[in-house]
Amino acid sequence: MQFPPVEVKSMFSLLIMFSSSSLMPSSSSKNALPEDVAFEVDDYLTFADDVPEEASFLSHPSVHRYPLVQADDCAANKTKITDCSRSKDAGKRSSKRSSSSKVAFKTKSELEILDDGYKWRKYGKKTVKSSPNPRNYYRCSSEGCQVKKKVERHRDDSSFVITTYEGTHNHHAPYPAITQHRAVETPSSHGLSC
DNA sequence: CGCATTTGACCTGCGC
DNA sequence: GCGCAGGTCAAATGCG
Repeated sequence: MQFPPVEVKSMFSLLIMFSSSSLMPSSSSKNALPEDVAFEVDDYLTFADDVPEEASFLSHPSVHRYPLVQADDCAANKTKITDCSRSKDAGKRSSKRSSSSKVAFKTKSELEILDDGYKWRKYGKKTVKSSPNPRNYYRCSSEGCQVKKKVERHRDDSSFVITTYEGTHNHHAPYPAITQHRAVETPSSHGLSC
């Protein structure tokens, strides 16, 4: 499929690009994922809550979608069911404080921190049982913005970074992030008001 | 000096 | 009730 030459405004833009059902690649365009995308969306792409299930970007050979119930760590790390439930409960706790959507994906990158156009403040680091690599916790440093993200390296292949966004920005990205790449929609058009 | 990061302590919920 | 694990807090530290 042909991506219109629209600048990516933020990491969320790219996520939405992949998640938009209107952009679901046709069968004739399975290898059309642009090579100049700044990061590689690989076999880890999950959506939850308000993101429709059919929205996942499925067709590129390097993209594999996990079932929605297999959110973040559980799918990526093949943890036990009990760990999954614990994970979800942790999410519940979190959502009590701020009802939020979650978007998790895996990128291949040397850098843990991808420039998504927002300013993040690190507030925690934790070694988790499901992975030998520590998990880093970030919070959007914009005043009043409750968006959080978790970043950790993949258990089996540390060249991959697993990022989980939680929540919705209540402001625009302070600066453009991934430029020269292609997207068609901004998160705000999907209720992700960034 | 101000701000971001680090890191150990603490909190919360679940399973046993 | 206790221990475990994930998530968060906040004092200490580092850096520009």
